[in-house]
Amino acid sequence: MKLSTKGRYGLRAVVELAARQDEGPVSLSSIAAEQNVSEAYLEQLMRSLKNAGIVGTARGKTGGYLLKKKPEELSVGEVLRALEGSTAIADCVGTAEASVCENACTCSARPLFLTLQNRIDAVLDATTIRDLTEDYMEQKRRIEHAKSLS
Amino acid sequence: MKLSTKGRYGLRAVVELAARQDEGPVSLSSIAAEQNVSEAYLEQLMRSLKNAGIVGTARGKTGGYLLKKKPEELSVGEVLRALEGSTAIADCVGTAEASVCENACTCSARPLFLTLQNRIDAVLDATTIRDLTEDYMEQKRRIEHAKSLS
DNA sequence: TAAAACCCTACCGATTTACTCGTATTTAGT
DNA sequence: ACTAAATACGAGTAAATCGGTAGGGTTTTA
Repeated sequence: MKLSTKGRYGLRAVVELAARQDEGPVSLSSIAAEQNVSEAYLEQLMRSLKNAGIVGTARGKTGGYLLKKKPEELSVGEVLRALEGSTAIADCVGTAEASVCENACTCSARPLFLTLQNRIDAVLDATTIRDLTEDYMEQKRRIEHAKSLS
Repeated sequence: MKLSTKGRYGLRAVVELAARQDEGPVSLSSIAAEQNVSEAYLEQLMRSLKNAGIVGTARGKTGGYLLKKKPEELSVGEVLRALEGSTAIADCVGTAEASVCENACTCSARPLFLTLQNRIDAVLDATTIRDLTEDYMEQKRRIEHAKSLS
């Protein structure tokens, strides 16, 4: 049931973009440095986000990435689905009709999976990037404050 | 975020044991046949369940497995944790203190992961094996009924 | 026009998944 | 006592996935 690094890194990158929204395009290298992640790997994740229409890009010398949606209108679920492909806990409760297992109609666990999936999606779709960003910036401020005291 | 076959197969096996509780020890082969799963593989899963104290075993010729707990007192969460090791969505919100990532205190996603994990566990711990078993037997009856009509 | 960005595809080592196999042990019935 | 049927246990393994790297582009703009 674990989230992969794609989900974790990508989500944090989106939050960082949200936190730096008024800077104009944010370069890959600066995000990678802040998050302590390989630039080449993060670039792949940003591409997924771009293809999903979540981030936009500005090319050229002073280019970079920027959020295409308002943080308060972008749900965590949307971001994770773009990064991981799906948030489904089992194939038989995913959106893709293709991969329904043949035992579906007698599977004792399927009702469980369905309700579980619904609850998970409810949380993911109710939480927005703005929510995360606020927590993040709050935390950053606290750390800066603690440093200035020492 | 997907559940592995361990979780899925094992959970279904437990439900089957619950449904056949008054039969005495249920042999591995009969469970495997019903679930259409490899016997050797399922045996490993049963071992995990046994080590967790969820099922008991009777050895010898008429031996087999049986539920050690009442279905209404056995939560899905307990079963899944025995099978998968953990239901944690990320290492930093797992029970093991060991594997906390070093960025934990600045990670923008950690508050999300914590609430998400709580909600998931709430569902898993609130749902009992008895709940699943009832659905399962209901479904079985419907299928038998449909067959008898054709 | 060169530097700095984005774009794309292939590959790769390590780990995990999803099993299999062989052997040992236990026990009910004959 | 013997045997057939069942669990017990540990090792091994092929395939898939994860978590990246590498290195080639193309496009834009200071």
